[in-house]
Amino acid sequence: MSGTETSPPSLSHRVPDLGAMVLLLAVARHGSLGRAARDVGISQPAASGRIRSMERQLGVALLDRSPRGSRLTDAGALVTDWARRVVEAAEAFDAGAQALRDRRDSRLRVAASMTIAEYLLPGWLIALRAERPGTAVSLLAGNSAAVALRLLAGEADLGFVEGLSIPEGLDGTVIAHDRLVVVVAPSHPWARRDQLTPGELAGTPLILREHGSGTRQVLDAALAVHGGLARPLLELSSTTAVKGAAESGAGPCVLSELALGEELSARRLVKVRVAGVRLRRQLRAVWPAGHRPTGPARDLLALTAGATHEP
Amino acid sequence: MSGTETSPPSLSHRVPDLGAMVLLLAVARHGSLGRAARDVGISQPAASGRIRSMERQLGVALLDRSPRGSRLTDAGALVTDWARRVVEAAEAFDAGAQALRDRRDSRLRVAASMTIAEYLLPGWLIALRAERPGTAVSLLAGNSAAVALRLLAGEADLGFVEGLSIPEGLDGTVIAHDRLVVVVAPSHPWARRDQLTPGELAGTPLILREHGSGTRQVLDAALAVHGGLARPLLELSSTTAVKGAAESGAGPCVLSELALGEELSARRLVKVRVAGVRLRRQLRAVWPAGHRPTGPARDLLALTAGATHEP
DNA sequence: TACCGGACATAAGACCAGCTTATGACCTCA
DNA sequence: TGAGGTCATAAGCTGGTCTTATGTCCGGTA
Repeated sequence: MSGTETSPPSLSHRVPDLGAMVLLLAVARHGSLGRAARDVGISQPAASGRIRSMERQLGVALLDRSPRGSRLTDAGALVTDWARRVVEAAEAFDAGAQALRDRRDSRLRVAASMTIAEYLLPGWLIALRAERPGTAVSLLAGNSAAVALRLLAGEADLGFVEGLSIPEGLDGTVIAHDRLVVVVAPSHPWARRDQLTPGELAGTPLILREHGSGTRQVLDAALAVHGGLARPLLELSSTTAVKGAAESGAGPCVLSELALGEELSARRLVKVRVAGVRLRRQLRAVWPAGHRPTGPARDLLALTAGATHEP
Repeated sequence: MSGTETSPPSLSHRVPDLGAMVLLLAVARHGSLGRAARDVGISQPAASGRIRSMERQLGVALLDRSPRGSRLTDAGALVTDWARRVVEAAEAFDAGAQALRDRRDSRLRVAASMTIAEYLLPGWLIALRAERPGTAVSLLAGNSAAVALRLLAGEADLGFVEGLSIPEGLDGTVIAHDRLVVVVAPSHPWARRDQLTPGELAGTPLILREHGSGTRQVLDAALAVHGGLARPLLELSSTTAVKGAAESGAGPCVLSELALGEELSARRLVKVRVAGVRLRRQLRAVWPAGHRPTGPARDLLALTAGATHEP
């Protein structure tokens, strides 16, 4: 039984697949394997076997089966909660992917900056789908200039941008705020500092996105009065690359709070406060000047307005 | 090709499986299908086919293939970011599940309250695994009293509790703060209020967890001077049930900020501020009085200390 | 007491998706 | 021009998951 292990079982082998997790959520909801099976569109024996093999795989009993139905065990409740997070992430993936696909024949064409497309838009799309099922949405991601271009060319109905100003020719409204935070690896000296002075931040080479990103624009403006931003330590092309470099100890970086989830709670990165500097930027919905959104675009706008991240 | 569709394709059919997502992340990291294949332990043709079928499924080109390697397209970068969130959730699932399984022969036995076990612990375990690979952890979830019991009986090495006080016989340290927030469905009248008075909150029947939960303890204490908590509208047994009831418009509820992720950004629930009331609670690591943690328990404690959610 | 119905488990066979190995085509660099 | 890297294609195998058909258990009810 324990001597013929061959390959290092990878994540996807240690974790039940999405279908199994969806099924588990259905069982938790309905209190019965059979009903859950019908809910997800498979037969009762299939559901039974699937949960059973999940229990075998995890080495934990998930259900208390009785002739009157099945209830979660304590461990099962915990597993179900963790599974719910995976399924929610998958739903966001799905919502985003559908918007990327639709391109043609979509009733709502959205253009959004990378940060917004990455972190916020999938959630909005899920909400939109719940309220207005059947609204086909297409998504195009790019920087502020590209978003403006699309809108003015009539190739997009609604745009989302981050940064300090509204691009020429557009009207817009602030839908949320986003805080920028300074983060370092736990081993970095700043990790033990209570807070920094703005001058220190300005004087230290940072890991940054390349020029033209919304993040950098805000940082420049905020530190202008403190001597301006030092020459960057590294200029990378994606948020992920910036995080990676900072985690491996290359130096401090500044990122949107939206981009920092797991890294903070797992303490792979730690926040450093900066005294007296408001590193905050607006996220805006935008549209061609004078053409207030109507139809599906108005629906989406109504959903996003007020989704402010910090009042 | 399009006329024999039969069953409603469920989420798990619309979304690539975990293995494919992990592979995509590897391709993004390595810039080559072949290298990514080796990284995840499959053959190059398998990787090629897998990515290709993912592209077919999503209806989007993910890679720019060249004889010098493969780079993500713009859409591919977005898809990869969304996939990363799914994989991270799966890693948290895995870390938690392993701790549930290990039970015996584990070098570190943790007892934690539900909220902490659900939202925080998996992240800590991932961090611990990164720093001290091979530390087998076992997890037992229960309320504060159960945690105390385990610790005092010598059946757990380290505990985590939420609430106002440290259980009798234990020492502890505050490792984080957690804000409680009042949330309602977007259709609720409070959703349009700028803020509430404490008296209003105290006077309104709320959806709550059953008695004895940490949340309720804090709420009681905070509103004691404002006339005390009204009789609950509903008492439910899980955080999820509370969220569900609030979303369907049953009434306002009070939840840990940790439990509210997607619901807020998708605007299925909205926060309501309460003037002048500090709905905040401490999350503490605890251990038997006089027995400061050593070994693996000390390692985990070091990781969690400072993972404060809001300074 | 006997029966009925709901719930879960088991068994046997069909089916499909993904893997592997072997090979080919293409580009770049020395 | 040949070597070494890239990705794609083809053929065959394997394993997991589904379905249908049935068995077992329990609780309520006449």
